[in-house]
Amino acid sequence: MATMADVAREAGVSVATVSRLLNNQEIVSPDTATRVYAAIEKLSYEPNLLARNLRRNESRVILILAPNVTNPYYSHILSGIGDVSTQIGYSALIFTTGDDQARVREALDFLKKHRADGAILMASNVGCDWLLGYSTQFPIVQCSEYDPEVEISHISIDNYQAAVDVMEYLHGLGHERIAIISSENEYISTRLRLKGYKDSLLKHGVPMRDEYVIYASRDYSFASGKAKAKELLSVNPRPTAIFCISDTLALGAITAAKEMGLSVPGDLTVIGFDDVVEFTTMFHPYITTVSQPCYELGKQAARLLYAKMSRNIEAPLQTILEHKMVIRESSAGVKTSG
Amino acid sequence: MATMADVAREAGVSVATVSRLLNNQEIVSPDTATRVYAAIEKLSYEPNLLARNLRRNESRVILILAPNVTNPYYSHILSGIGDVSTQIGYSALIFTTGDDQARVREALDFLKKHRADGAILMASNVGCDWLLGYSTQFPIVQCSEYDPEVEISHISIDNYQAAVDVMEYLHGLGHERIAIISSENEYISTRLRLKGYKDSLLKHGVPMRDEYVIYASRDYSFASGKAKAKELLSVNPRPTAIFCISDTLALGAITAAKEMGLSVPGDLTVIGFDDVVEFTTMFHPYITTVSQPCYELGKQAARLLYAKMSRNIEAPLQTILEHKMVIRESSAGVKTSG
DNA sequence: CTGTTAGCGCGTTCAA
DNA sequence: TTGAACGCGCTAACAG
Repeated sequence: MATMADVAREAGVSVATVSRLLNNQEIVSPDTATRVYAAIEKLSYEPNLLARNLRRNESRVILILAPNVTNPYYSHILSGIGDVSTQIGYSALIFTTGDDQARVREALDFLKKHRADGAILMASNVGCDWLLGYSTQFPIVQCSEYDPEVEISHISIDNYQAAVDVMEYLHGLGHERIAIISSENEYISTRLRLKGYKDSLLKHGVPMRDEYVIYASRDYSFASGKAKAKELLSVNPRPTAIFCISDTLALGAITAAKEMGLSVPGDLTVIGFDDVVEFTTMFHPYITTVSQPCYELGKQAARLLYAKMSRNIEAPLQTILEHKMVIRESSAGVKTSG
Repeated sequence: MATMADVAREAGVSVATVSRLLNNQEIVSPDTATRVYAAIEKLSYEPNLLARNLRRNESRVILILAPNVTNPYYSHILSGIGDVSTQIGYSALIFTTGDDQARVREALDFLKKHRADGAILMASNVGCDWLLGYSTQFPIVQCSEYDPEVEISHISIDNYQAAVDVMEYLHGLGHERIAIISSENEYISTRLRLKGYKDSLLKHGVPMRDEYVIYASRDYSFASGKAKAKELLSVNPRPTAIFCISDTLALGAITAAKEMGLSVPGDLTVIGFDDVVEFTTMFHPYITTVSQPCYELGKQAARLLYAKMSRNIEAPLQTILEHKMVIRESSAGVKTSG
């Protein structure tokens, strides 16, 4: 572990010269430069980031908070964040929080301890005002979920419009008995998708039935999607379409339908959300869903954070990325009932 | 951002006293202790890890190298590593390397730069002697993949035995025309599974047919599994069972069989490997497979690394975790041909 | 173009 | 039991 002083001694210069050569591209005479590089090579010197960071008062680390890392929805976002961060010279420190707000706080305290320079939060619940205590002091960006009442930079898709798109599509297919499997979580996306569902029904003059609105587990589990779909399919009259606010739920719904002897999309149309390839196109029927640009969300979140960390760049409060409905095999026109 | 000096001033003591109180449980008189704690509270002081780490010459970070973070096999391991590392007071810095050895080197140089204290490597190819240059200087652990010729601590399952188990099971079911979808990658696991396949055939006196051994893409892609399975199913005589060395490949094989009008397991038995829930039990037929304890592999890898980082603890060169065959729906006895 | 010097905030001798 | 003082390795003035 050679130190900068060693290199300086070896090259017969001062540490300042070595430092200058390595950091600022300030003018260093060509021949001293080569002497220094030779010394670096000879001693196989590597700068000690511990010291550099202390001196510069930065960690070059960005903190990523996600409920878990195994859900493909998150892992694809993480992938985008990771790629951009290494590209801009930062390391991504991933911290899994489950549903535990205390763990989020704990992780964010890394900012105070100078272990990280900024943070990207996923899965913030509505009502996260307490985050302001951090976001006013440190660069923070929220990805996918946020609270419209709380002024923290965030990036997401237009969840309301996406839900409306789904409903318009279903309406165009002739469906009127449309159910929704929402979730009991507190995400803004969940609220907006449900609102889009209700508003669309209203717009088309279709009365809303409470039995058609059902809430799955907060993490959109497959099992819960399946169970809730069975409940929906037992309602009389049975819905002809189920709008699931996540692909795993849709998968559960399709499985439920099959087990009840219903064919998808013959007897039932199922729509998903997110378009996580692992779930939507691995089996037939391929799922009709709303595609979220997860990887891109991650990339942009990292860029946004980078802008906030570099004080001179302006960072927008809200960034909306395009979603896209992807029509596949789990949806069809309503059967002219027999 | 109060500093330790601020706290000392506020409490009317020296920085040394504050430091002692925070780190060593050296004797500090009860009343000065309370005064210091009060000052810490009042100034909401948080120790600056940048400074502490420099002084202690450690980063409290462990480096995780994985090809990607979206493959559930890796993400479950990451999950285990992450849980243990936070538990032992370390942060997990995840670095995705794709298939690029250069990126691995680049990442490992973080050790030299003191950005990380140790590293866990996944997906090392056979022939990774060059790693010794790092492993002799720094604590390094390999997870799942390793090179038996290269002395670096590693953790994995017994891939050879697992393959033998699969073959014994298949043999017990009456299968003789058994094909294997291996991979063209350079992993020790791939080699051992193939060896287990061949040795079992030999043991049971079943002649090996080269047409029954086929190599999918290095990353076990679904598409490649499907394509390779179609090739296998066109061989005459057609195999009655396909042993796939990964669940995604098995998924591809099942899809291929369906598209060719073959039922699984009626006409064809398909066996997977890994038991990644996202793939094995989301659809029927649920896949018969070899279960790897991914989460546990990650946990143990982190513990092993911790042992190596704490110089006093002895760390074994090799740790083998239990695998388990899970019989589900994609396998059945061979049809008494008609 | 280059060297000298002063810290960054903390942990740790050594004295008191 | 406590304080003074040094230094971890590096960057950034400020001189020269």
